[in-house]
Amino acid sequence: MATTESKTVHRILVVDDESSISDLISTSLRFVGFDVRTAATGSEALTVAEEFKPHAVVLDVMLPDLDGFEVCRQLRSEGLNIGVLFLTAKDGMEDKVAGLTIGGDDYMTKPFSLEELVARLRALLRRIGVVEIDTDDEKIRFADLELNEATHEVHRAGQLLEMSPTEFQLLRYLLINADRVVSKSQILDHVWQYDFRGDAGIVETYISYLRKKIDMFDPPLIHTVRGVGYRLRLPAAK
Amino acid sequence: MATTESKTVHRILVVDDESSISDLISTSLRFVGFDVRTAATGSEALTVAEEFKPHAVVLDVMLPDLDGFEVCRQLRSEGLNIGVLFLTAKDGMEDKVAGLTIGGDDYMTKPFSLEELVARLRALLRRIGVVEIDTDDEKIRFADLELNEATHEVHRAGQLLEMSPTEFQLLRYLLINADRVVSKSQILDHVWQYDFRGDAGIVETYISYLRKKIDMFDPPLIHTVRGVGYRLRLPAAK
DNA sequence: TCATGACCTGAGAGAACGCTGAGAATGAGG
DNA sequence: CCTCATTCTCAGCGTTCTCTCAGGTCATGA
Repeated sequence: MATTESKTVHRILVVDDESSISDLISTSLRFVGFDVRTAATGSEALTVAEEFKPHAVVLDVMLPDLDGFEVCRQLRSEGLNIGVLFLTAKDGMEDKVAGLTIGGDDYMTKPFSLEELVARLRALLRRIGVVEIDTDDEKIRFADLELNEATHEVHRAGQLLEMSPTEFQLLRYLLINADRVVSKSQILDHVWQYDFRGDAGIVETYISYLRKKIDMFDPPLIHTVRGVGYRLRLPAAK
Repeated sequence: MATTESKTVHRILVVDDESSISDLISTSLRFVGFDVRTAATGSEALTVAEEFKPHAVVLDVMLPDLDGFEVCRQLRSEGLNIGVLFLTAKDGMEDKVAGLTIGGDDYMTKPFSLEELVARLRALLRRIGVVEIDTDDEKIRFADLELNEATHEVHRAGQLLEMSPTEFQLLRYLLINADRVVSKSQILDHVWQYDFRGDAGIVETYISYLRKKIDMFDPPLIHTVRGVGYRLRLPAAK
């Protein structure tokens, strides 16, 4: 906050009883510029929220005392315009959550990728009417390639391309870092779920998929930097 | 150029229980201008950190008492904005680390080259918002030679040159030490992995590769100092 | 000038790296 | 239960890179 940015820094409350998860999330959110507080229980969440007045809450459904829904209800009953992003294990509970997330809210099942969490949280803040931060006009462009975060559509040379979720996220990560080299492990950290234990070779496979779709056109945009990683760039432009 | 840090000297805490490793690292870091402290255990690290207030921590995942992740968590829980560079053996543990290093953090598998470590540490400090030393826009320049860390590109006289990973690192090392003589063993220590046991003749080979690429132009920049080492310099300046 | 050691560089073996196709495993939807 | 989309693993293959070696050149001191 030593910055001179005139924009609002958004306050996010992260509620999870597993400290490893809440650390992971809060670190990521701080890194991308949010003001973060954490709470480990439902009642702590309510106490902190009263004073911290968060714009949004990342809320685990499973808590030792109150459950996430109850916390959500009580937060709302105070008349605050708060967005809620529920976290839930992949155990069927997700259906229940789905039914309860009305309005601008959203939910994600664990494990998720941190990149995805940040993207959803931003979308949520946008929906509930908190003025969106800076660079997000929901579209990321590079050359004749355009990725729309809101609609999840990708165009190259004006043509719509079908993308699987993972392909989409990988492409988004490359676009965010356009012109910079990103290593395979960086990609793995940002695009894959945080508990992915497989081989980094998966990145190669997905790069291959992506190339088949977006680099069927000329010029190719995805370039390999051997021994280092990948880089999105225009060939002519220097 | 003897120009440098009139700026803040960054404090780095190195945590490793093998003294040979932590000596190696701390010597290198001091050499490039950091203020370094070391710790051999997790609890020692926490104690030292409290008083030393490092900007970043180089942290072995494997420690006799607490593991690296726990140390990281406790450092963070004190609300400090600390960057962490994890060190890990190449043993599968790397996957776990990968999953946990989000935000501005990073990790490296042992063995690594010291140059790589310094480069990553600088990138990390840059990312977590500690002001970078000498106006780094991630480019290192000398004469009409330019090396870009972000894109991994090298230009001489405006022309793009292809480099293999080792060539790139060697050139980076020469550039960082531009105008100074660096010995073959210094080069070996910094550019090659620290456990490289081969012949120093490899350096000659790679200098030869480099010359073929960057000294095809005039004037030649890489000069041999017989019996001592190599030096990057302009002919005018003696 | 010669001898000597230091350095240069081409050639090549082997390893590492990256790309891709095939297919198993998983899960959603009919 | 079947089908389809998607994720992920794996192995084959071509390419590039690393490193060693050996023969040649060059600088320096006797």
